[in-house]
Amino acid sequence: MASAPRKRPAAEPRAGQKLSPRGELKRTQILDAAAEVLAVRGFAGTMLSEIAERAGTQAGSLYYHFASREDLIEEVLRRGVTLTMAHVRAALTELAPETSARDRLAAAIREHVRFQLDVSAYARASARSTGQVPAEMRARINREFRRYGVFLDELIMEAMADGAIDPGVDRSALRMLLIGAANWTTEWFRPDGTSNVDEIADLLVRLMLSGVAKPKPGRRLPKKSKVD
Amino acid sequence: MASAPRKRPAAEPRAGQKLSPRGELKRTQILDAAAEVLAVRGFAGTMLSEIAERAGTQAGSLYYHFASREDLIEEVLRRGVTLTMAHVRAALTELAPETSARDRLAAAIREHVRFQLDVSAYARASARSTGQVPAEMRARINREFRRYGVFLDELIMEAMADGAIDPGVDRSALRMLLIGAANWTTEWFRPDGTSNVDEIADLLVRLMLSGVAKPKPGRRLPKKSKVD
DNA sequence: AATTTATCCTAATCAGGATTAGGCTTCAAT
DNA sequence: ATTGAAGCCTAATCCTGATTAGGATAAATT
Repeated sequence: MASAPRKRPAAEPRAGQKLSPRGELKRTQILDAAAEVLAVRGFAGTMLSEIAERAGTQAGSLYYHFASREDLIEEVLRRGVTLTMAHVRAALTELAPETSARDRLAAAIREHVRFQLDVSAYARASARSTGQVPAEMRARINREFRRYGVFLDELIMEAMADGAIDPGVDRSALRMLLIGAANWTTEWFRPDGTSNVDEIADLLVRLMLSGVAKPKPGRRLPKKSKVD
Repeated sequence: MASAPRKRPAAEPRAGQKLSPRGELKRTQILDAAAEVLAVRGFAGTMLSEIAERAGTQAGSLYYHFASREDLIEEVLRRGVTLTMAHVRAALTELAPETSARDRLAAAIREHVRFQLDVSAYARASARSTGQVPAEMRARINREFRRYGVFLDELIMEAMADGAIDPGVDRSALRMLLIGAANWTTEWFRPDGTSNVDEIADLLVRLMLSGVAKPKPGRRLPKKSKVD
């Protein structure tokens, strides 16, 4: 009986450096493939067979790297949030240190949208699929979300303290509306030339900060994005 | 062989008045139940068994009223859009005829959010589930969406013509960001006392029209909602 | 009352996709 | 050149949930 105890518990690569000793490569390919499928099909429509195909392997083989479909998906979604936060954070550190709270918030919004639309299938995946996920997984992922929420909340608070945002508004609602508008872009954005990422990002920034009321002649509007 | 040709093609009640001759009632109960399940579970998680349970019937029995799971769901989602548009439209007709374009748009936004959050599970269902639906169904539902989009677009155009909105902004992107923020509320809104519908609605209106910049002393902000 | 028709139920059947079993290949180290 | 773990494949198996078959039951009609 009992053949070899094959199949590791599908643990993530330790925090350490033991990155791709061989098959970690495929593991990554699988994650990437899953992110793309999730971004397009949503949690429901995502089939292991399609992920496997894109990763150049077989549905059954996925189980060597992940304990279950849910595990795989969870990791993708979690990464989506983590990566987004990391990206935005990194972008902010590159700003001149004297950058105003208002401009920092603006940059954050822009980078969030950009990252999602232009760069990362993981980000798109979690924007689109997180809502459809079973309760327990949802709860676990929410931890990451909350972390990102706190991060944004701080930016908003600083902008308030700085006089850029009316301190009277409900920070939480504001943040959620913002995130909503941003995440929803994945539903309608056309990667072909029809839509323009920067335009969308800038518009969202403008909505948050000055609104789209017809500009009073004297008042400067936030201009074209230029972060790096 | 061939027993009776039972089972109607699950047609909708004709345009006429033949409304609930008996079982149209249950049909409605089923739709209502489906709307609630969809609003919470999303397209993927929605099981006929749960719908049936809520409607006080059996999964198999649903097929007397609908040709398939997809048909049922499609009708719910379609209704979500239709009803929302109808509600918003109705609210606008009740405004004083001299109401400004700006205020009309504001009212529309408020009523959209309100209807979705406070009133209609159908609206919530289509806000949450439309994104996850198979391509063909999607295409059919999109027709309704486009109709609503045009409707909103007109409001925005009028507000532009009226000088309330900067004519320079991309109407389409603006509308999508708006709809996104609104629809996404279904992901985070807490029906318990934690969240406040009116506050959210007003905040979104404000975002669209004046932004959340700290108010210049002289400038009036849109005030508490009061449509009817 | 008898017959028809509309509604609905129960217990299968079916289908499709996740999961698992067990074995085959590398390849690095001995 | 062997050997053993790592990495992967194929072909079942399993499960779940949609769908269907074949009646009940109830209301309406004659």
